Parts: sequence; C-alpha cells; structure tokens
Amino acid sequence: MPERRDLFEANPDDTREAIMKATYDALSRHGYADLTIQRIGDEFDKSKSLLYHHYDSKDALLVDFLSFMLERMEGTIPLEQADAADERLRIGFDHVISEIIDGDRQDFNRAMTELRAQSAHDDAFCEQFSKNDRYFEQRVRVILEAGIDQGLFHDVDTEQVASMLVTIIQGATFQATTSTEPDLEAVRAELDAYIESRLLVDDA
Amino acid sequence: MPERRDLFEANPDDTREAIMKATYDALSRHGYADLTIQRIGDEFDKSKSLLYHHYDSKDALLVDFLSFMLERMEGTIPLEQADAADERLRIGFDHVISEIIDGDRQDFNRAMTELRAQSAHDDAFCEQFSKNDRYFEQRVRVILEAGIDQGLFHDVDTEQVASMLVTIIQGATFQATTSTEPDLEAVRAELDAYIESRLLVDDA
DNA sequence: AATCGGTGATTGAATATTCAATCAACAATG
DNA sequence: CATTGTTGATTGAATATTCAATCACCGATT
Repeated sequence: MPERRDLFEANPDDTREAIMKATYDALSRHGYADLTIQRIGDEFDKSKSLLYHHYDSKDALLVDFLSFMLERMEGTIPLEQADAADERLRIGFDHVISEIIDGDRQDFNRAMTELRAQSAHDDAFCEQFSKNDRYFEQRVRVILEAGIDQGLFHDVDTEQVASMLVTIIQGATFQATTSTEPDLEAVRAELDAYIESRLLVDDA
Repeated sequence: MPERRDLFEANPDDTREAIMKATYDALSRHGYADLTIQRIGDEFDKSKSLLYHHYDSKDALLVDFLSFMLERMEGTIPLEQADAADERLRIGFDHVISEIIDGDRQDFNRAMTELRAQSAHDDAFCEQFSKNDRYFEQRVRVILEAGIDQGLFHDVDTEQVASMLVTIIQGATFQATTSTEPDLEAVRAELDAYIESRLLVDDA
C-alpha cells in the first residue's frame, strides 16, 4: 500500500489553489461537457464572479487548470526507487495502473479523458497533452535503454516498444474511464507476460 | 488496396439515412462539443425543424446515430477471408488499423472518441459502446481459440490476451485521434512482434 | 482616498425546442 | 372523373432556457 499524497489539501489557503480544487471538484462531479462557470463557483466558497477576477475567460481558467494538473501528476510518478530497469518499469506501471484503478479518482479520470478527447479542437489543450505524452514516453525509453545496457532486456527497438507501452497505458486509461466492465487485472497480467516474453533476458 | 465500401451514398433517398449523413458531416466538421441542431440542419437539405419530426430530442437523434454507425462499422469488418487463425488476426487488425489511419475519417474518428468519452455521463451512449466492445472482444477470442485448436498459437489465456489486444486497439485509436504525433507504424510493428513472441508457435 | 478582494444582479448571445401553418400525395366518396 | 378528407412531410417564426461575461457596488486594508 503506497502512501497517497493527496492532490489537494482540504482547504487550500491561496486563491489559485482553491480555484483549482473547485475546478477539480466541479469537473469530477459534472464532467467536461456539463462544466459551467456556475458549477465551478458552486464548489468554491467565494463567488463565481471572482473567477473572472483571476482569469480572463472560462477557457483561460481551464487551460491553467490542465497545466496545473498535469504538472502535479508528473510530480507523483515515483522516481529512482530502484536501480534495476525491470524493477523500475514494474514500479512505474504499478503506480500508473493504481491511479487508473483508484475508485476515488474515477470521476476525475473520466473528466481528463473528456478533456483530452476535446483537445482536437483546442490548441492549448493539445499542447499540454502533447508535452505530457512526450515526457512519459521519454521516461519509458530511458528505462528501456538502461535495461538493455544492464543486459536485462533484449536489444529491442526502444522507440517501438516505448510506443507500444504508452499505447497500452492509454488504452487501459481510456477503457477504465469509458467502459462498463474494463478488465484491468487481465491487462495488467498480460502486460507482465508481454514484458516477460518480449523484453526479459532469462538466465534462470 | 482493399476496396472501400463507403459509409454513405452521395445522396441517400430515405430520410433517416439523410439525417444520419447530415449528422455524420456536422459531427466531422464541428466535433461533438460544438454540434448543434442548427449545424446538423445546415448539412441537411431539409429544414432543421424536420429533425424534431423524426426525433424527440437532440439526444435521441444522437443515440440513434451512434447505434446506426456502430452497426454499420461492425458490418465492414472482414469476415472469414482466411482459415488460418494467424491470417485472420492479421487481416482483422489490418482492417481496423487502416480505418484508424484513414485520413478521410480523421475528423469522424475524433468525434467518435469525443462521443465515447462522453458516454460516462450518458447511459444510452454507454450501452451502445459496451455492446460494441463485447462484440469486438468476442470476435478476437474466437480467433484466438481457433488458433490454439489449430496448433498455431500457444495455449494462452484467451480472455487475458483478448483484453490486451482490445486495449491496444483502443489505445491506438485514442492516440490517433488525440495526439499530435501518434506513431501508429511503430505500434503496428510492435503488435506483430508481440503476437510473434507471445502467440505464435514456431516450427521453422 | 485609493486599491484590492469580493459580490449579486444583469445582459446578450447562443441554443434547444415548440408550434401553427403549408404542401404533396393519396384514398375514399359522390 | 371531380371532390373531399386524411395523413405525413416540411417550413419559418416564436419561445424558453442556459450560460459566459460584465458591471456597479461593497467593505476592508494601506
């Protein structure tokens, strides 16, 4: 049971953080399509007009929110908790998948999926997500390369394998947020089998 | 180059089909979030009021549209074009991936992703997609079981592997529709490598 | 008194939905 | 055959609602 650093404190002191939390709550409760300034205001202990004091528009607020969240989420990825590449890969995926599964985050995860789906029509969103994707894929590649150097992994095309791993994670996220009966346990198990059969050098 | 049965005729005779096509066009052009009855009406050679003659509400129209499209898409999946399970798998994935990549469908695919992301908040959407998911996964499992029977595939847990394959396809779709530089070629290549290393019995 | 954090009421545009009124086709009736 | 009623398709205009954004104003702190 890894300790959970919560995304927000119960009642944040500074206003921006309070707005972010209100947005988080409203987004979780209503989803992106039904997210209105009114509803953000409802989750906020100050008035909704105040939001316009801090942001030029609803869109500006959401863009800031997205960048805030992605940054914070990158920050929670466990770093350097092991030397061996296979261990690092395992720890990383455990973390990511536990976030996908976490019941308390369901609604929010769904909202993030909506946001991302929306990003085709919003350049600012798009840019945020692209940055996040590159970061994540890069992290995976570094681990893969280390694994190959360490003689733990076969000498695979790291770009290709990293693409696949990212695709699997995104597929799992998408399913978890949009499917009624996602079988994430099965995916997790098969992910291990994939790594085993495709990456791991076995010297038993 | 597989022959392309188009999703719609140029000018459909019956009204429902015409409405479906108008909805398709409007959805492709504007995306789900900006889809209005007005805009569907604009793609339609009749008046927008007529839409309410055929459907009770915007939502009812969209639900019918979704079921219409999913059914039609299921219909285009190539069936029984080969006996060998590995061939069937290959043909199936070729088809699906070509649909994901197809530039003419980009905008529509994006809209479907938005719709799906939306389904967390719309039971009717949700049901449609779930039905579609079950259908697809079932098809994959049948092929896997045949492959094992034929001695072509290892005796894997078909439920688990099917889950993974579906996850990969959904991940690829999600990336193709929401990412700026999706590397689907890499995913495709790695998918083959996965099947090779995890499924195929090699008797060279 | 001037600035800053904050508010409730209000506005204007966008949008889904309704509706009364035609129109076209067609079947039954005289 | 001509007339008459009937039904579904179609329309343009009207209505009702939602929502982002603005504004005039308040109270405290400097």
